[in-house]
Amino acid sequence: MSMNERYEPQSIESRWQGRWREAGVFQAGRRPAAEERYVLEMFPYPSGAMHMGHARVYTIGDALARYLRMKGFDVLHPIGFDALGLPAENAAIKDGKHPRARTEENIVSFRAEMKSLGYAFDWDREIVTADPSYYRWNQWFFLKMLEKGIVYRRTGKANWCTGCNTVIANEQVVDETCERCGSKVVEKQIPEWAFRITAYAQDLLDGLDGLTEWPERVTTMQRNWIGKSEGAEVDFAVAGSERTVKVFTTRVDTIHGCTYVVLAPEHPLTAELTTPAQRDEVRAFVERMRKTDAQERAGEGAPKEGVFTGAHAVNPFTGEQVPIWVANFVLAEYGTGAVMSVPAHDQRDFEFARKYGLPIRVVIQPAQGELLDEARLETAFTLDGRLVNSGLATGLTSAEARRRLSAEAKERGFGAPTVRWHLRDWGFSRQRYWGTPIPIVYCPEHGAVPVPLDQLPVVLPDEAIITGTGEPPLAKVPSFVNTTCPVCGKPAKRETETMDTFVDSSWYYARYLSPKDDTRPFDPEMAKRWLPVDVYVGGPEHAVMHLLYFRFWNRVMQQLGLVPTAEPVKRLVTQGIVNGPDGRKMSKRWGNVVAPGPMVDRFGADTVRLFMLFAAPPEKDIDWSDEQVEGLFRFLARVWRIFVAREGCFGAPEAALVQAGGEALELRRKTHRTVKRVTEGLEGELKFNTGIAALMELVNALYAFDPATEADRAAVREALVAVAALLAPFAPHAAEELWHSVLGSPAEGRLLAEEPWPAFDEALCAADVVTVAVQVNGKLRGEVQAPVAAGEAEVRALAEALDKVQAHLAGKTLRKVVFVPKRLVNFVVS
RNA sequence: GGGCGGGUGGCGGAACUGGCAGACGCGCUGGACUUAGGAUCCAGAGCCGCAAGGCGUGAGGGUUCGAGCCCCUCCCCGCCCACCA
Repeated sequence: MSMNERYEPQSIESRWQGRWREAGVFQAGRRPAAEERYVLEMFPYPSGAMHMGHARVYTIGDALARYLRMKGFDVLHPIGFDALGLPAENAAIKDGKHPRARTEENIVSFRAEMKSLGYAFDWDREIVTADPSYYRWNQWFFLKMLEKGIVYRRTGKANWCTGCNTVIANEQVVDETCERCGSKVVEKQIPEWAFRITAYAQDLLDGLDGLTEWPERVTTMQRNWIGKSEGAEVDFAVAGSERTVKVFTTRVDTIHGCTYVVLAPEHPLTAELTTPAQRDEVRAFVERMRKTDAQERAGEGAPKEGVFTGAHAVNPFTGEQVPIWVANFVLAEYGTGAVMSVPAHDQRDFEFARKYGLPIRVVIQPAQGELLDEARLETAFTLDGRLVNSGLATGLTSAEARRRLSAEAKERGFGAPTVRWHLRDWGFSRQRYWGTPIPIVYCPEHGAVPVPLDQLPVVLPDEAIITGTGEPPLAKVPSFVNTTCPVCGKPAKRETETMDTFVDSSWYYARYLSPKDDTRPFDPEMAKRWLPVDVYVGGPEHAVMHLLYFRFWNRVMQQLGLVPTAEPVKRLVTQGIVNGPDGRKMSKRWGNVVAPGPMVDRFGADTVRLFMLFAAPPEKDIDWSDEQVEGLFRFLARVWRIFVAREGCFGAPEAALVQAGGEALELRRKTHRTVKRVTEGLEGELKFNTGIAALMELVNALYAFDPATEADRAAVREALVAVAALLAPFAPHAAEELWHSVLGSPAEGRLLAEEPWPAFDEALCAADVVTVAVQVNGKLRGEVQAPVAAGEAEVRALAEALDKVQAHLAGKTLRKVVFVPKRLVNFVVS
């Protein structure tokens, strides 16, 4: 095949995309005998057109998937669409278009763009969560989990988004505002469905230790989010009353230093305990706190404020009476809504005590150093130490005391060791239309009745009136609402709430295993082969929501006997953001949005892909740069031209390689070293950028080498074939074209995408001559070429012969010579 | 306040376990080829200096023959969490 003179991606890319598709190269399961690899990128939420962030994730995953296929694995690399959810519905409210129509349109455009970027997806496995064939299994899981008590109905305080008019999860609330729409979030008493994720808290926490291939910052965030805190609950009797105030503390060892107790303003006992004399003051304070928003009132910057209730609590360990206060810094939602204050050993309590003149008593002394003295205390001593002034516990270490005192509280019936969690159950019902209907029927006689499994799916009707206000839109669709009770057959009404979108994304990776199965969510036999996912690529913004929920869900699926392991994903790769050319987040507001489509039209998919991979390692943010992109286009064109220029080498026989010497041998070394470097960049830490840099160097070396002999030509051919093959994961279209041009008819009918990944010869990678740095007193004074095996004497002789070295050694006394084989020789003089 | 990352030329970024700092690319400069060059190929370049040489990885100190890398003190930037008892 004779090559086109110029690199014109537009003329080759769609052709190869067609060839891959026809050959079914990217179908999983084609190599049943081979070891399997599952590469997954977070599926997109098609709320608009595809953007650069998407292009980056899929390019990273695709490079890996393509590489693994060439390494001989049977690779599963699927794609689908996370189609249900609030953004699509909100957009519908804005412009009146039905969410289904909008979503379908967006999916069509996503598919086209993804195909034009040449991603090696197994399109036969595509899923769309808005299809009843998908969400019926959400309903199936709901019913299974209801049966097992993992799903339950609760009434409680919920986060109500005033913009979306629905309940949203704790994780979706950021600074009192909705993470999705930015509107204010208020608390509302509301009945809702919830997943008992807290029952898995310990297991989810323990599981993190095994996730050694996850970025530490993600596991740390999950650890914090789960927020285990071990301590004790202790009951303080209220003096002159039947009531007790239960406090939670992680520092029960300091309890003998408790000099007051503080309630949250919302604490149920606040009003009751307040003495008549204090009533007006307390009531005014509580009222004022209720009116100030939570951030302002309890944010860290807020001043600590409180009032005395007039009541006293009895420390059960000492019998001592201490005053009960109400203060803004105690949170009703955390712990028991009441704390015992130990000003000597808690900074917050210390500041409060100082402000209101409450006593401070030291009960812990540091293990080493100066003893603390109440009168001179500048700040609380919050570390562990040894107990003093603590009755029978005096002399114990903090750790011993915590164990001893909480056990004692339990024995004597006024407390117990306790564990508190930050993690809350996952309330997942939404008063919205565009979600999975919750398969429950309300019967006047039988109450909430689960829809029988064989009646699934409960299909989402098309004709809902979506207003975004008031009650759930489904409640206004009589044909949906009115049904019969599965138990008694009498008229009944359907649940009109829908499920949170995070339900859809909690198990989709498993649905890809048998996406068309209509008898079960997926085939457990396939799960045994393919799960857990080997590599999962996506944005770090999902660290505590999606990535926690799906770990929870996978555990439930394991208990149901559907998947083999507790953890869904072995290795997590979190990729950085693609910013605008100005370094700011791409946004219409800044007018710095660059869309992938037009860039593919202009430069071709290969250039766009190469840019994504070359700009920085995957986890770093990158700025879009037209100049850099053009540079990568030039690189591909330069690769193209060297192939054209060396067409004469295409037929050189491999047998001639053994005769390669001199520069030809150097080229061969460069080739093999490049294969090694690119391979290493794809294994372990993903360093596509340095791998591509290595390829660029090899191309530069090809330009610098003018072949004269048959052996020279053979060395050039070897390098050209390597360049094409190494380019395959990154710029797959150009790679195919170049590879076929070199190989000609023997490669007819074959595809580089399925060819074995090139091997390298270690012997050729190793250098025979090395450059050794020559230093005098640690300063570089020259360098010498020496055989790899050269010993100290030989290298030293070469080094001493250098003029500059002589100059610096002259007149000095040689103290010592440091010799590092293959690296340097250092003369230490004085 | 806590946790996790970072700070290297004009820019993006390289640098294995302490061993030639600045690979590769962008931008820049010069040359060749050209009617032309914003194409291409070749060459140059950390900074100061004509040179010899000196100085250089956020700041300051230390260990070492030798530090971007290790230790100490500190500054700055990003992300996440945050009166969590």
